[in-house]
Amino acid sequence: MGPDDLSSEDFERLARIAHRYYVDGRTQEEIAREFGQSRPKVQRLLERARWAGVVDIRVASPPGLNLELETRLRDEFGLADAIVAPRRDDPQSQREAVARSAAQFLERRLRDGSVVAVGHGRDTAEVPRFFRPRRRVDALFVSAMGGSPRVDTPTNPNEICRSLADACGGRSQSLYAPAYVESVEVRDRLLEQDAVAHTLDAAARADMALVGIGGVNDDCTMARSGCLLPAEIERLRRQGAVGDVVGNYVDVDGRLIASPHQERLVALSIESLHAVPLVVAVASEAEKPLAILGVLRAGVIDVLVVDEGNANAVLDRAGSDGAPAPTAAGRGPMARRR
Amino acid sequence: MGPDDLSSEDFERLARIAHRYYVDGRTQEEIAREFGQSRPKVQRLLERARWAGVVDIRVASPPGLNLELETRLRDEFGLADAIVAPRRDDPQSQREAVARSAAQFLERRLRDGSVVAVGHGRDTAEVPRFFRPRRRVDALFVSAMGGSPRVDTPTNPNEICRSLADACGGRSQSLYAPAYVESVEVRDRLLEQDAVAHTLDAAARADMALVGIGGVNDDCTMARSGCLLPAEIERLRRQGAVGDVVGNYVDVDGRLIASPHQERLVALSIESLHAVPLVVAVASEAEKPLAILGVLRAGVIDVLVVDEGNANAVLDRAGSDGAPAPTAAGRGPMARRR
DNA sequence: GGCCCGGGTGATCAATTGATCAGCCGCGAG
DNA sequence: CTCGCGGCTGATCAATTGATCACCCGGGCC
Repeated sequence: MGPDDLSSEDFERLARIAHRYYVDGRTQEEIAREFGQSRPKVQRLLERARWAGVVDIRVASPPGLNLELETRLRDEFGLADAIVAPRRDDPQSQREAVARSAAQFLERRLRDGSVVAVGHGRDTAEVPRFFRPRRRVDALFVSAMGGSPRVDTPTNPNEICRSLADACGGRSQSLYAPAYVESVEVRDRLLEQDAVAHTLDAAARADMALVGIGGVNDDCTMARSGCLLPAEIERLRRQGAVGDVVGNYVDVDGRLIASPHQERLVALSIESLHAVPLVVAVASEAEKPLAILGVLRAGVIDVLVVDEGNANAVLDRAGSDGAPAPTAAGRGPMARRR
Repeated sequence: MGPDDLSSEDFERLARIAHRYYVDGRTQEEIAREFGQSRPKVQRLLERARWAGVVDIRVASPPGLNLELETRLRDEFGLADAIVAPRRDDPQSQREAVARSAAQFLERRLRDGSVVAVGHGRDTAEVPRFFRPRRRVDALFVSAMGGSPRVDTPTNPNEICRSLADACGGRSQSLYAPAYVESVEVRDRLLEQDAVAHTLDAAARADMALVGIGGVNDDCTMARSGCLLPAEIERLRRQGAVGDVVGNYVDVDGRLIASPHQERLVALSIESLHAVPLVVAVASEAEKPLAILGVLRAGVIDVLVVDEGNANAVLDRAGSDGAPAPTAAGRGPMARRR
């Protein structure tokens, strides 16, 4: 695979042509004329030169940037984008680093008129602090999930929406409902309310979503905020749940856990989330790789913003079980996919 | 000029975009969409990334290949091509290495119907030994210069033509005249001869020329072959001559030495040589840098095949005196000239 | 010998890229 | 405040590049 299993004659020719192309900047046509070959042939030779490693294209990585890891994540899970935040020592700094990356991503993507559905969670809640667009953006942030019983928890979607809107001069739209209600009946009643229905509808039509990925251990956000009882979490675990997006729990293979609690959820459904063109998920904490893996496999995420540790852990996990996963190796630099 | 005088923010963005383009193989348009920029802007950013060294494209050089040196020669002297043969220890091996390179170049360029004007010299004479085209090529090799008094010297153009023709199954056309005759009158008489005129005419119309670069020291080919007397060489030196192509002597600035001997020369004139579309010059020995420099500056050479030592020496010489010479530095990888 | 297959070839077309240019913005001078 | 200038921006077009495809050639097989 290296340049070594070429005859030295071939090697010289490839090197010569590649040098002419990449260093001297000649066109393939000029080179073809020079070497008495057809242009397509020169193209093939250049391709071969890249493949054989005669040409080496490398991109400098600023310290703390994990571009390679990002590429692997994108390839492995078919993501539109993946952003790996620089490694930090303590969990809070790590969370902030991830949030900063997510905020910068948002800044790049937001346009006047953008509608963003927003989830909950500690990671997501940090995003507004780092969200500082250059100039005013008239975007609308819509709560995609009900809140916790402890009303003004800063990890509530409503709060996050408000902070985001404040930061960019846009507007926010709250969902006046708890995340989980007592029964299906109550939920259906709630969904009939104009205010609730209207907001969920707006969220479903969003251009973009910003969501957290929740875990299932005893101090996950759902538990801490009092949305779900420890017993309910326990039950979810027993059903194979590994994590959630906006309240929708999935198992490690990305299958939705159909369970009583699911019917009591007031939030964007997995299907509705799927319909949002650009779903950005934020995940940081240490115990999350399984949750992240499950949610990724559910196929609703377009962009993952994550810390380095989780990124590696998720890739390890994905590689060991499940599908063999088409690795990106062998695809040389500049090879187009298609 | 390095990646260091960019703000780390810019650096990150450039690295991110460059990575996406060069490693992941996305198109500029996809990247533009991703980063919310116009496509031309992405193009400019990529350009900047290359310029700043964020992207590093390097081409592996097989040992003994001096692609960098070749590029400098091309740039410095406006050559269509330059080939630097691998370094060899003893002069004869060195000469052979150069000849081999020249022969390979010929093989690449020769077509059925090609007409090649051929000069003389020890370097040129080695070329046929390495000239082994894959298959028969119906080319015509025409002597571009008269021979030496010692008739069958293998360094005579006629001999070289014959060997080349033999090697590829082509034809050769001899020039039946000495390189230098006694007087202008004799030369003019000779040029009236059909055989002579016809050959010189054919040489002038050649598609390609293969010539040596001669020096002016006492054992240069012209002297050894008896074409010129030591006294004549001495006189040329005094007139500033540093070397010759097919008998036309030039000074270090590339100016033709107008001298009595010039009128007694039976060979392609500098002007006729100039008219040949592709003039390939071969030069190897150790004392030749000045000769090569002078001939290059005469502007008749399109392709130079040379050993590493002479290549370096010529570039040193050219850099120190004469024009400041536009260096290729600063031109990053993949920058198109134009 | 005739036939078929795989790999390589160059003609051709579509996609991507590079270059140009008019317009716009911000800034400093007048 | 107005003007003019330099630099940046994205629309647009031309050049280059990548992909496809029909074809050909050589080698094994029948």
